Amino acid sequence: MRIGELSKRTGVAVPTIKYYLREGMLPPGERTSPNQARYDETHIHRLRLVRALIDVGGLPVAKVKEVLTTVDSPSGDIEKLLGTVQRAVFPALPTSAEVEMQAAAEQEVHALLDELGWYCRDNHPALSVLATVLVSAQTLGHSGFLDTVRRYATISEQIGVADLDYIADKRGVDGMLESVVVGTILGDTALIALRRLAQVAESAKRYPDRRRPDDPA
Amino acid sequence: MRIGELSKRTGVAVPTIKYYLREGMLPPGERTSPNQARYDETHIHRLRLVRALIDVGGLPVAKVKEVLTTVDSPSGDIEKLLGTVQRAVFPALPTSAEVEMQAAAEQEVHALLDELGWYCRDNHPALSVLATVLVSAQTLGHSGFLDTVRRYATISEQIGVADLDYIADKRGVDGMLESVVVGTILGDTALIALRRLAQVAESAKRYPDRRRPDDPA
DNA sequence: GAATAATGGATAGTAGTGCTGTCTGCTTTC
DNA sequence: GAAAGCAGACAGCACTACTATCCATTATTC
Repeated sequence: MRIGELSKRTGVAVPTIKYYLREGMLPPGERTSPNQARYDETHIHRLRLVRALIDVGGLPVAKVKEVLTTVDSPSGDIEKLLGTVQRAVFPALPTSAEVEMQAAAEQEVHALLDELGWYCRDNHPALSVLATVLVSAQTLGHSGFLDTVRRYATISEQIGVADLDYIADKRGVDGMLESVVVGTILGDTALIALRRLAQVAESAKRYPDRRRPDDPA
Repeated sequence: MRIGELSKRTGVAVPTIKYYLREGMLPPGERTSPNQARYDETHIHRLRLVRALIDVGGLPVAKVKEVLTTVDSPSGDIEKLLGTVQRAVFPALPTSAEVEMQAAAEQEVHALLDELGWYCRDNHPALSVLATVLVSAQTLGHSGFLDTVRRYATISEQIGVADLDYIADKRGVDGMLESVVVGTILGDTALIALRRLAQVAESAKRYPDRRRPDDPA
């Protein structure tokens, strides 16, 4: 098919497709003449993947590029891909200004991981992100938030199991690679949405009559 | 204190503070003369909150404004605040192009909520976001993702409980209001970070020798 | 009390992101 | 052979989140 049909079938404007081609997020079509190209179903799929990562996952274009480059690499190393995808979603850690607090918080995170028996490389970005969150909460006077994070951690264990199950189910390396991407990026959005719904449901359960918690009358 | 000290103590540049004042995210200081103002600890706190929402929570300035407006309103209605905060983090649902698939997915989400016995207003944004995620996964050929979402849902129930516990612990309406904000926004980031760490840990547990899943030799 | 620095307020400018529009010279289709 | 579509290059644009400059005051310091 030509670019017009690609556009119609995906709902992505032609100039946008050209932009993605320029950026290398979409492989070039097969040439039929010096200035004509033909696209196929793989382009449709890729385009949908790009849109999903941008629209649903909220990734910036640069991160999408990064992730797709890794997906396209011939390596079947799940851990490497997992690492790249994981790196892609953290917005270049803002590492809080207070270096001491940050270091202390990272110690706390390490301790938490040890408690749980979680293996983790020292420099995983999620580690410092989590530490930064704790520092933020602390400087805002919400030091009790650490306890909630502890509860989150034990709950997250189940999420990790579900995630790895989802990946392991797939046949073939290609399918697995994409499952890592889809599961991780779309999974984030799904989880956050479910958290919202769970909060509302739990809130309704606790305070049935639109009353606020400290007004039990 | 004057604006320079406010800047020094928070690490936020003076022009940025002025910008936040203009935008109404930071209340004006107390006037000491027609063109001088004095700031206090509440300004420091507010400024830290703003930076936390932007840097750690990843909220755009407009959303921060929305959230803070609600926090500042005298209403003690937790559900209303919860709603506003929840709305703030979803980037104006991109509602997938395929209207039919979207509707079908929303039906599935409704069914899931019924199964779980979750109360939810029909128009909660998280509902359509979740449906959009499912449509995306489906059009990418990952229809099996629905099962993972089901697992996420039961897990999310525990998250909701932890979240409401965190809020209920607070004394006074003001504290509760801020706890909703901090818990929800920083909580999102914390959860995602923990999910990453859990994935790595689970991956390491399953595939100890850096081998990929389909290569058990 | 004069020089220097900082402040509030207004306005303009800037860097980055994610497209979108326009043009030219082909190619395809009718 | 006329109209439409296409590839590729490049310019432009809307939006976001600041940042810089200016000016008339006010504060501080010597």
